[in-house]
Parts: sequence; C-alpha cells; structure tokens
Amino acid sequence: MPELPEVETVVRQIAPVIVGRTFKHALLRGKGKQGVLHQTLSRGISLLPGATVLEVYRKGKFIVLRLSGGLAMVVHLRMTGMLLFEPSARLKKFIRAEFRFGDGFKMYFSDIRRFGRIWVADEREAIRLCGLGRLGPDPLEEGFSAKDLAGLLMDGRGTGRRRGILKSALLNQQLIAGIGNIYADEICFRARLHPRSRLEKLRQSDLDRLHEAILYCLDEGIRHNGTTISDFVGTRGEAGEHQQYLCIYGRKGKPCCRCGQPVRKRTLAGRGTHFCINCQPLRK
DNA sequence: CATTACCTGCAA
DNA sequence: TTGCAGGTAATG
Repeated sequence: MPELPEVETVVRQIAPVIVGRTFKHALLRGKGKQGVLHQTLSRGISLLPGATVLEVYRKGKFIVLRLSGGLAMVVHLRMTGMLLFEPSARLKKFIRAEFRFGDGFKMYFSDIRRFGRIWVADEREAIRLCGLGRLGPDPLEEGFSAKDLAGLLMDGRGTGRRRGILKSALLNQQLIAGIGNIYADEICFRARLHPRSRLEKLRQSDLDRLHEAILYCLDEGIRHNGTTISDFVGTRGEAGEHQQYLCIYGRKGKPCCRCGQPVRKRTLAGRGTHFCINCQPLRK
C-alpha cells in the first residue's frame, strides 16, 4: 500500500492530533503467535504508558514517534498497515493493536496482511532495530540535488557508475528511501527511461531528468494525499486522489497518454512494471 | 540478479 | 480456483 507520499500523508494527519498526547494503554489484539507485529511490538509495548508524543516525523517509509523519556515508537506500514482514528466497520476486523491516550482518545493499527511492524524502545535502539539507520537519503529532504543522485549511482570509489537495473535501484531503500513500485514506474515514465535501463549507461542528462522526476512524482503524490488502488486510506478512512493522475502504473493495454502506444507490463525486479516502449528508450 | 516467504482479500 | 497486490528479508 504505502510509499513515501502515502506515509507522508499519514504523518501529516496524525502529527497534529497526537503530539502532546500521553499514552495510557497499548495492547496487541489477537492471541499469541499472531505474526510479525507481535514479534516486534510485544517487547516494547509495556514502555508506552506514561510516554508523551513529542514529535512525529518520517524517513523513507518509516514513521517515527519521538516520545518523552528518550523513547521512540517506529511504525512501518508495509503493504496494508494503517494508523486509524476512526476505523470503518470493515477495517475493524483487521485491528492488530490499540493505543489509548490519557484523555481516552484512541489510535488503532489495522493491517489486513499482517506485514506491518511497530517497534518501541529507546530512540537509538528503536532506530537500530527497525533498520531505519541503514536507509539511503530521503529524496524530499532539504537539498537533495541532482549531484547527490549522481553520487548515489556511482560505485564506492566514485570511479564509475554503479551497475544494475534502474528500477531495482529506485526500489532499493538503502540507496534512496521512500520510492515503491507505483512511483518507481511513474518516475521512469516521467524521466523517459525504460525501467530496465542499466545504471552504468545513463548519461548526465538522464540523471538530471531522473532527479526532476523523483521530486515531481513524489510531491504530486503528496499533494493528492497519496494513491489509493485498493487499500490505502488516511486516519479517518479517506482515500487518496493520486490514482486519478497516474500516467503509467496500472494502465496495461491502455494508450500511452503521451504517444498512444499501448502500455506494456512485465515483471522486473520481481514487481509488475509498466512502461511505454516508444517513450522510454532502453539504455543498454 | 531472480525467486520465495511472509499474510489476506479480491478480481479474473 | 488461480494469480495478483502499494513491502522487505532471506535464499540460491
């Protein structure tokens, strides 16, 4: 479900509501063994009562609640995780954790596929446990330049381009944090590069367009409150609107909005990948 | 690299 | 019934 723009949408919705509130109870729903959430959250959940939310921020697809007492709660929504204040009747069935604040206000973590994870620990420990420390730069951080992007795509010694496939690089969170399958396809389309292009064959002009496309596509997604294909909703169940503006993702067989050729779909980097062979030349 | 596993619901 | 889904880690 959620990539950078959807996670940013959630952060903007929860921050003004929960900053300043103090946890009173937190509980995992469902008994025992119920999947990965239990593994990551069961240990730290007892630390929450009494902790006040000081700040909410995002890096890549991680949501971090900085708490009093040097604690942090880190949330990764993975495919179908949602933070909800007003769960719909349908989503109530999938609530995996419940957080109640001192004033009685509640926030729920709902997750149909149970891939989502939450960590609670001392801030440093939480960031280490969840892997947030290993993320590459978030492209929407102040000052992420075309030069920075070019630097990422260089090999370790800076002597030549990193090898590999463009789409894999865009999806690699250790390289750049926050891009997922939908926006990777949209970015390649806007940059007019075939997602199977080899990194080492990209020219400076390609990298410049790629940089512009990354910022543009992510910003537009945020501006439209995220993309809802089937599951993504905000804290009160609202869908995003960006699905109306997608140029290439999910448009298999439909005419390319730029040239009219049918949009192709094939599997790349293990993910369904959409592109226009006419508008997106392959650098091979 | 590609493939599989982790889960569940839904459309084909 | 099968295959697919916005994510990621583990495995070959």
